[in-house]
Amino acid sequence: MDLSRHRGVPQKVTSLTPDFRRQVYEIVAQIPAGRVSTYGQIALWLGVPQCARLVGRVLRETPASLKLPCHRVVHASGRLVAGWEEQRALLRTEGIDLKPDDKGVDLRKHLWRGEE
DNA sequence: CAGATGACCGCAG
DNA sequence: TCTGCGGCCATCT
Repeated sequence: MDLSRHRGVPQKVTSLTPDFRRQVYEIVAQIPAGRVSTYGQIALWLGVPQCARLVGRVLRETPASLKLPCHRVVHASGRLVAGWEEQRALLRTEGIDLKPDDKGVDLRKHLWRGEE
């Protein structure tokens, strides 16, 4: 039984409104070079922990013209996004040491925790 | 309206 | 450590 949905809270947690996108952009824009964040972490900061997938969608559809460091967002495991070749190169130029093979970054070392 | 999809996540095995 | 599976939720077919 999942009681969490029976609490008067709205079932629709969020939607891809321009406002929601802006909030995602704001957070991503704050990630300092040399550090990374995760999709789930961003969803958490927005108050919608279950919507990590939506954060991923927003970032994927982000116009390049905004010049956001969306490559600094990785999976909760620290691994990079499968199929996104650019990400590896970009992170490397920012001084982030990537583990061998397809391993990602060391989150204990590079995860951005909010303060610069 | 039912099923599939996705730049995800956490937990077994 | 790695894989698979189920859960998640807004959109798309």
